[in-house]
Amino acid sequence: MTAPIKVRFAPSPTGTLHIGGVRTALFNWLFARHHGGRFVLRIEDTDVSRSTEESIQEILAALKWLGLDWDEGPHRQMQRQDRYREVVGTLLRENKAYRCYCSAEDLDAQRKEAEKKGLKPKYDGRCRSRTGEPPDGPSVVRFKVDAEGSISVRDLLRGQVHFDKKELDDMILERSDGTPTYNFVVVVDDADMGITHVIRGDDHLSNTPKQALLYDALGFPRPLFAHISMILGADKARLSKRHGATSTLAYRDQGYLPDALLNYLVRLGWSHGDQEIFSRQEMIDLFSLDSITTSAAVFNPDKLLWVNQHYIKTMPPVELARHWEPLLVREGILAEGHGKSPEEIARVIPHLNQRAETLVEMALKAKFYFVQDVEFDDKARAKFLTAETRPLLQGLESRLAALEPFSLEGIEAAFKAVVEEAGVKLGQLAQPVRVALTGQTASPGIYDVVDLLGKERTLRRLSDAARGIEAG
RNA sequence: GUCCCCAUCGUCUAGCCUGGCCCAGGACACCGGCCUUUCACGCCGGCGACGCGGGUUCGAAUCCCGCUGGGGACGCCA
Repeated sequence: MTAPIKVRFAPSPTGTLHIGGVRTALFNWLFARHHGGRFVLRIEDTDVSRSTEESIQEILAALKWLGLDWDEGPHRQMQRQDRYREVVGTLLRENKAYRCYCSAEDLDAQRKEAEKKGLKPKYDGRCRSRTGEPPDGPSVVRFKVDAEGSISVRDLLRGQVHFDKKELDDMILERSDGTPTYNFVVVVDDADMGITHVIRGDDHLSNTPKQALLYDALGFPRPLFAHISMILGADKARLSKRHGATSTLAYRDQGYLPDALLNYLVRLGWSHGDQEIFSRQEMIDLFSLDSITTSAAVFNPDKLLWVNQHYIKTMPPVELARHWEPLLVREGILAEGHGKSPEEIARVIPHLNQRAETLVEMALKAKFYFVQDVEFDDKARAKFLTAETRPLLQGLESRLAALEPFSLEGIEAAFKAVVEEAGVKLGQLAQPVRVALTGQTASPGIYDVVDLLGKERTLRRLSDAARGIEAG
């Protein structure tokens, strides 16, 4: 029996949840689920000026859409201020922290000065040894870090990592407005909440020694750390808005399936032999920190598309219809309150799911089926609905009019008969009919289109097309 | 600049820990071909990588060192 595992995902609500964050959440979630542990959601909202309620809601919505469910939280740090003050008080009393009266401007100047001299831009600790009456004016609380010796932290993926303490400086624990800072609250919270494993982005690796020192000073046991590599854009730069839509919900709106996004993301930095496709359960069963790579990964939209296509192809139609419906409505293909059941919507899916990489693309291709009147592509009409093809269209129309019952076999036979009679190839009939029925040159199999549309709509579109040719 | 991390096809990766089975395997993309009523799907084939230099060893993608390159951190952001 392994010790109970507890992990957390701790986003800051200062913007949308992007896919790098989602992967971090996913790895934590998988780790928890694999080990039967707990997954905690914590909102790191100590940057009061930049945190927004809107971001929080967006993050929750994104996690819900993805099905990354949490067992505890969401905790909000701004609701735990009393606790942070208490800990700061302890540190101050124990002389492990001190008040610093340097202004932000002073600090800025000091940093610039250091940089000019080619030194590491860090606080020089001048208030640490200040004596006498505390000056008036705002102050921050800093954590005392001895410059002597080194500190090493153990990373589950990289082994021991050593840092020279002189690289560190006396970090701020509490701002002049009384709010706590990240490096401090993360330690207090992870300790208070009993977090056993901290799985987070690589960008936090150099924060870890500072936090480790805090754990030690507070007498808290350190959790186990695993720093996963970052996701980069095609230009190898850190992923940002410049690389297109990075907001998670934007992927939903662009027609990606949650399973697909997760499947794509899990393969960025984690692998199980040559396997590319993983169901949620497989991910959970197979996930392990041992098979994570430590090098950064470039986000590849083409591969995401391929994974998405795979899920569109294989997901049961009725289930797919549930994800598809909102997009059909948004695209104006189905009216709001259309009253169609998932089953009805799902009827076209078997004919389209081999032909679309996203749900949006599939919606556009389903227009002919859902919309009342055909929308013609001008070039297609000019090329295929001509005086030469009109008799073919009419020939098919009369054959189909007489067809009873209106079966797939009968439809096919009608096409064959017209083709034979006119002495043309099937394609010479199928293309004009395709344009007449769908307005496009590309569609599902022509027999399927006729079958999907049904007798009445097929005949009407055929005769409308023939009439259109006359008029033109 | 200083410190830290990383380094296999264009991209994601397997292999590396426990050297030989690897003149390096899979996937995406790309290029051919087949299938075909269109578009797709599918199938078959092709292109394509161990960053460089030293070492250790009978033997190195695998171990060690250096270099180079990329990323990250150095905030009263997280």
